[in-house]
Amino acid sequence: MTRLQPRRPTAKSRSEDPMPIAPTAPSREARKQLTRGQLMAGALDLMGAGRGFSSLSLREVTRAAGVVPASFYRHFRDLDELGLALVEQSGVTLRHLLRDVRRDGVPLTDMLRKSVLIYKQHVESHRLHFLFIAGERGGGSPVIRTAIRAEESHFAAEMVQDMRALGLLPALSSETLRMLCGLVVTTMINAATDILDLPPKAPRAERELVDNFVRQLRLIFLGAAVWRERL
Amino acid sequence: MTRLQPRRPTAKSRSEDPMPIAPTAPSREARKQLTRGQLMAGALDLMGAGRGFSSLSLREVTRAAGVVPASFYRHFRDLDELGLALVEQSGVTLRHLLRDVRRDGVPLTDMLRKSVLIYKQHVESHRLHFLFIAGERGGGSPVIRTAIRAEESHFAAEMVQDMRALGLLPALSSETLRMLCGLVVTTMINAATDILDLPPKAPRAERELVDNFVRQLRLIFLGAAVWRERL
DNA sequence: CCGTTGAGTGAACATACGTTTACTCAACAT
DNA sequence: ATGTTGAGTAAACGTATGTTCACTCAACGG
Repeated sequence: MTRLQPRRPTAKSRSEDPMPIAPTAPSREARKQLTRGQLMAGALDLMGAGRGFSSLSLREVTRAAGVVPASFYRHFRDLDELGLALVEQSGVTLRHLLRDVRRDGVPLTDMLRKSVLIYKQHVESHRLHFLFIAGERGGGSPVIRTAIRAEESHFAAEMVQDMRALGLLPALSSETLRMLCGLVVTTMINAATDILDLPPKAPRAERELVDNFVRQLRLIFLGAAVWRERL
Repeated sequence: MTRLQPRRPTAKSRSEDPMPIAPTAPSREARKQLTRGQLMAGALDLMGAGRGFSSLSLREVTRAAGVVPASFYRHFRDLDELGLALVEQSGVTLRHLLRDVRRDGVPLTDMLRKSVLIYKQHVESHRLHFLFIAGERGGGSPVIRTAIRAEESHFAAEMVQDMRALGLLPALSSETLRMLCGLVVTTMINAATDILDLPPKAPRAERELVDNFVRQLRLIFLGAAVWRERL
């Protein structure tokens, strides 16, 4: 079964972009990337159904992707390699969070609560990626865990830069700022698990979760504000 | 293959504790608990080799326990039930930490650093339990994750009581204290993963890890100390 | 236009899996 | 002493797994 039947034996076949409408068949490379994406998406979908990545089998991933098992090897050596690709993809999603926050600018009033709500929205609209990060960052394959920690570390480093650029907490040393952001990141990712576990249509639990999260961050930044380097 | 060959067809068989030396064969129930423990230990051992719990198969768990697959069903309905037993067992280990800290008393000078070192030691001497908690608390089976979160919550609640009993941070409301302890617990468990991932014989990385952990806690408690309820 | 390339196929394999079944035989209650 | 009980066994089952192979046939490059 070919997933995308070719529209025509060969379209015009002369011009590079022959017709704006009724476009040329997708290039070979594009198709390959598409299948690759289907494999990654298939794995994420299975995890979305409450499965750990390390419990997935190659065959069910290919099944979820709508592809025969042997095709898998055209894209990845084994499941770990697929996992690493997912880490990278999730890392991009993670960095988009910072980009969005930068774009919107940080409000001066009720900064924390608003950031938390942005974050919550981000987690919900990329639930599979956050599910993957939060789920595999602690356990499973050491190689994947390590890759996720590296991605986290990268994220924290970017957050340090952003705070410097915004002139937030200028009294803190870079080292301390780094420690602060590390703490904030782990708190965020922990909250992600809570957000993803929220039962649907439970505004009460939702409010409590957000409140708790905001208060934790408030406590942390309060500590940061009174921090003295040589303690 | 019978794991514990009976010492004698039937020992004295009259007295309840017939001989202090050359003791009576273990009771039926005792043997059963022993096998059950071997199954749980087998699963933990496999996880110690860098495997996620959800990736374990029933057969390899029984293999690691030195028992035939069918025996498994005498003890657990399925692997999830075994997992829940592990959560409970790990919860006990977790509570022992508080008990030990209570027994030693909390030092007044360099309180945080000393507590961190006690914790680090505790994690290292119960590495499989902490590996299990840290590994399954985020991902894998939802039922196990939920059970772990409940255990964590219980732990945090006990920590609140202890702080009240010690008169620490008396100005904080119970709600805030609860939030504080929740934050401390997630920070602790996150640190556990780092501790367990420490390469052996790397005192440099070890010191950095401890330092970072201490500074994070210092920041948190600094924030707690200046917290005002109606902010 | 036509030969090469390589993503996706379908079949086959050896192995591992979860679960059930009838069994043994020591500990137990009587 | 004797019959019951139940933890652990050995074997068998149907199914799922990872990996390999020769294949097809559309996009590609000359």
